[in-house]
Amino acid sequence: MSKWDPSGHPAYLLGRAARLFERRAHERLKKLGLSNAHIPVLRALRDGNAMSQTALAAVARTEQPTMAQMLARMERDKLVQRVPNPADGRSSLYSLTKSTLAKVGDAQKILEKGGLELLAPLSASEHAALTTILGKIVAHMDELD
Amino acid sequence: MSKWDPSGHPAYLLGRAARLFERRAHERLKKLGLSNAHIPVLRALRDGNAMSQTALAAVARTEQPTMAQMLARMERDKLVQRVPNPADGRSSLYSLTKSTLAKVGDAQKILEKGGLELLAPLSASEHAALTTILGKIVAHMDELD
DNA sequence: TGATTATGCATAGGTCGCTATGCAAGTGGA
DNA sequence: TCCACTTGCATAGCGACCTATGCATAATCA
Repeated sequence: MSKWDPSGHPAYLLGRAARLFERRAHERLKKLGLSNAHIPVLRALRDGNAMSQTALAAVARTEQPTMAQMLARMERDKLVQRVPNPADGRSSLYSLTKSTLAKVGDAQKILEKGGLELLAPLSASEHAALTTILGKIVAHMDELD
Repeated sequence: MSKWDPSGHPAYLLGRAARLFERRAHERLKKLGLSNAHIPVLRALRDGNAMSQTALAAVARTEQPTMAQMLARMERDKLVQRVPNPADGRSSLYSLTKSTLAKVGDAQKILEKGGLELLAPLSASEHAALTTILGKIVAHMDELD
């Protein structure tokens, strides 16, 4: 039983905490017509930049087809627009629509609120420890690839 | 920029660490014909127990339709079998097939290996801190619902 | 008993992640 | 120049998550 009870193990808690957190953010972003997955795109394009699909996939750390489909949905929903890349006939450059640009500030507030909520039960030293520890874990996992 | 650079924020690192970790486990479980999402079911049924869909959804902390579809796939792939619930004409009781029962040990080894990998870059005190902190976070998020 | 409510499950439809694959456009070397 | 290789994107198909909805069986209560 104890060997199979994962409820106290970091590997279990990590996934559970992440999912709980993401659900809350998702719920709030939905009211803006956005979702968690849009955030890396908003961040990359919030200054009016235009980027290719491949570049966006890289910053979002997803595979290209994942980004392709998401951009297609975002375009369908008028969150982004694309223009042909003048320097490369294969690619398009994506940018945020005006209405999306107008939402960026609200989205940021939602994320900040979520961040505060996440850290609310922690002391200052726990907050620092969490950052350090997760940083080490991410670095280690990246290294294993 | 710094305001929008999330790369050092726990909220970002949490999701990233979780995804990296799950990808590694997924990759290994795949070789057994299993996946991450199966694990709560394996755990619940590993002693030969039989449980209803609703009960399995509860232990896995997913919604009922999510569990319904996963059990359907697992049944299709002969990972589980179902029998009508003699005590309730609406429900079925699911149990692991023999071949799945035989995989449980290997699955556990994979999870243990993943758990060690996750903690590898941490000191003993960091390990303890992570458990404590994630526990607080999960408890807090649960409370917010 | 009969009507209402609650419960267990199935299904539809949507997002988002992945792998595998293929095409079209760009690039480099012979 | 032409062929091979690389790169950007599209598409197909699957898993796993969600909400909304509907149906059939239980359970409850007037």
